[in-house]
Amino acid sequence: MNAPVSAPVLTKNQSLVFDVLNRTDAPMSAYTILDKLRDHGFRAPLQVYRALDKLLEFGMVHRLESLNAFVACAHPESECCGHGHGHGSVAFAICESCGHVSEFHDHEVDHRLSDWAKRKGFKPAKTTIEIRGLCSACAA
Amino acid sequence: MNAPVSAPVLTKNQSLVFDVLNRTDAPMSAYTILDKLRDHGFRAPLQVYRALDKLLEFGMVHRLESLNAFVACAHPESECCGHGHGHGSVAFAICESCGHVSEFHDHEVDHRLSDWAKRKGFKPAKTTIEIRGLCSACAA
DNA sequence: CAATTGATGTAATAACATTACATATCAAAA
DNA sequence: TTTTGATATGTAATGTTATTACATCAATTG
Repeated sequence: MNAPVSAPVLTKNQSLVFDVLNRTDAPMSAYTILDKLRDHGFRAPLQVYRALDKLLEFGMVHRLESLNAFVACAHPESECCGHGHGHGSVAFAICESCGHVSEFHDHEVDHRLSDWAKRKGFKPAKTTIEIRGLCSACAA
Repeated sequence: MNAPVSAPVLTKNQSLVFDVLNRTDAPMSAYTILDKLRDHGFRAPLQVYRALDKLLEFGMVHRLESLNAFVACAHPESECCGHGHGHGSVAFAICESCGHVSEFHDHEVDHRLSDWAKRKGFKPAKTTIEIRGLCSACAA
């Protein structure tokens, strides 16, 4: 194991964006975040996107590709798998009714996908796994 | 086995859009398709999006969420698994260098994901699995 | 023939994201 | 301490992706 990747120091804008995401359970678009931060001086999308880029890089935030939206990482500390470095990818279950997102990890899924990649000589950089549907509450 | 889902009859616009996608290996954005079809009378994005909606519904085309782009389905006939009905989901490996997309299926991955869903009472509607990275040719 | 349904055409607008350029902040090197 | 370099920030403009709204057309069917 290398450097334990202690929590990075966030800049003002990064903190503001992260706090907004961290205070809600549902994913948020960059423009929604922007609107939430107008009172704090945000005027342009780029301020949000720049902060998000860093937070993604730090592994503190995930992008949901099928939604063009962002969520705070749900396993903030601890947890087994190195996340944010391309291996140990994360899966999401997204409720299309209430918007709730569950983040989970399945080692076997990872294994099968990286196995396929190895056989094909494909070098994975980032893996997206998103299940859209209805959460148990909304399905009832 | 139920009705063998014979190839649906496509309208003029649907055929045009499908042909464009089917003639190339790399994914294409809706606007790129639009440009390719200007000569055939296409003038507005909606003409493309409407055709794509149907083709997606027919399972003849896939949307790559991480790219906001579309590809023709790579296992056009035959193949074991019913595709396009939510189960038997498909995975994609997308080369970020050459744009090539490989479509594949892993039964075990499906199983693990639907298993997780079952345990959580989550009702999956559509599953997205996309690996971005470098294909064997580009990695060399 | 209405009436319904599905496909189409067109314009306008909404939603998401980036480029380009100017300025500011701060820590390390000279 | 001043310079330098790297990172962060502010702002405007633009580019890209997707949808809404409304009108028309064609085929089917009651």
